[in-house]
Amino acid sequence: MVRRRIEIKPIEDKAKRHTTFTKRRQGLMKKAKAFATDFEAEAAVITFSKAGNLFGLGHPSVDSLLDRYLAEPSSQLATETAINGAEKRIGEGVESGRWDLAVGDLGLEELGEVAAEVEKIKRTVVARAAEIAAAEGKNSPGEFSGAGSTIE
Amino acid sequence: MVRRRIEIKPIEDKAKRHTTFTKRRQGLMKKAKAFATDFEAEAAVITFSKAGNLFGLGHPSVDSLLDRYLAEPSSQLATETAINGAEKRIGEGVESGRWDLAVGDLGLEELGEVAAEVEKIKRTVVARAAEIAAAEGKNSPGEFSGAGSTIE
DNA sequence: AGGCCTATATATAAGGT
DNA sequence: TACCTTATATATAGGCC
Repeated sequence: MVRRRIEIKPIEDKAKRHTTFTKRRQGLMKKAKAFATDFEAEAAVITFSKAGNLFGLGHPSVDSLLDRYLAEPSSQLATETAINGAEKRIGEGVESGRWDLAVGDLGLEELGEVAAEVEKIKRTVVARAAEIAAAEGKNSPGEFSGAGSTIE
Repeated sequence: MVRRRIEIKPIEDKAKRHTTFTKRRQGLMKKAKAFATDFEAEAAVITFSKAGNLFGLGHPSVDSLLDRYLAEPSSQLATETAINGAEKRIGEGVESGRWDLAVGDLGLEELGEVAAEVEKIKRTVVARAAEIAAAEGKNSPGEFSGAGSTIE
């Protein structure tokens, strides 16, 4: 967006590309944070570079935003690929007896594993819901807004 | 940021505030999308207004980004509030026998309820993990970057 | 890599229609 | 309400350290 009247070129390459990537990423995060603070709102940005690196910013934190997002009705129209043996997986999860372990006795790593497994089950359920929703003609746009209250 | 040399005032009010909120939100989303396309990356933005309204943008979709994020190790350092009776809730969830219902037989609304309950359990586990992590002196920054590969 | 500079492109606050 | 317009603030590409 700058210093070259024209810059129709898709990209230069290598190091320059990475420098620009970093600058723009920082700019995006900065804007998100300013947006959140200026309006007393919550905002999170997460990005994966082409190489697979993860970057994120959250105000107040990415995880708190995601927890809140996942609790919203709109999160049930997940866009993921269809999954079939949902009931099978859930049955396995219950029968394995993991969930009645006393969570209070688990360490950090173990809790992480449990959370990951529970998340897996939830994703299966959500995917099945998305499947049904898709069959009913609904679709999930890249952009959305969902009412939670009355204003803003 | 404009037309007033100074605008130290926190905010004007009412309709103007909402207009500005909308413009800036759109600007943020636009930037995120441009960022993702320019660098062949994936990016998602989610925001909750003060009133609790949800807005989001994802490229290729918010949900696909979140799924990918949740599979990352860093997602296990959630920042949520501490929760106590984790093991109790999990025990109840299992004993209620809901999870071995055949998911394939459930309708959209029922699936939503199941997903919500599973999510609740996951949040409990994650919160307990956050509690332990906090006790160990770790903290969860608003911003982060996690390696997934070698470049970018 | 990370910081500073500068010219230019974008974003955007107010106000108008 | 939503869409222009315009003046100004930010972001940022490309250099240079």
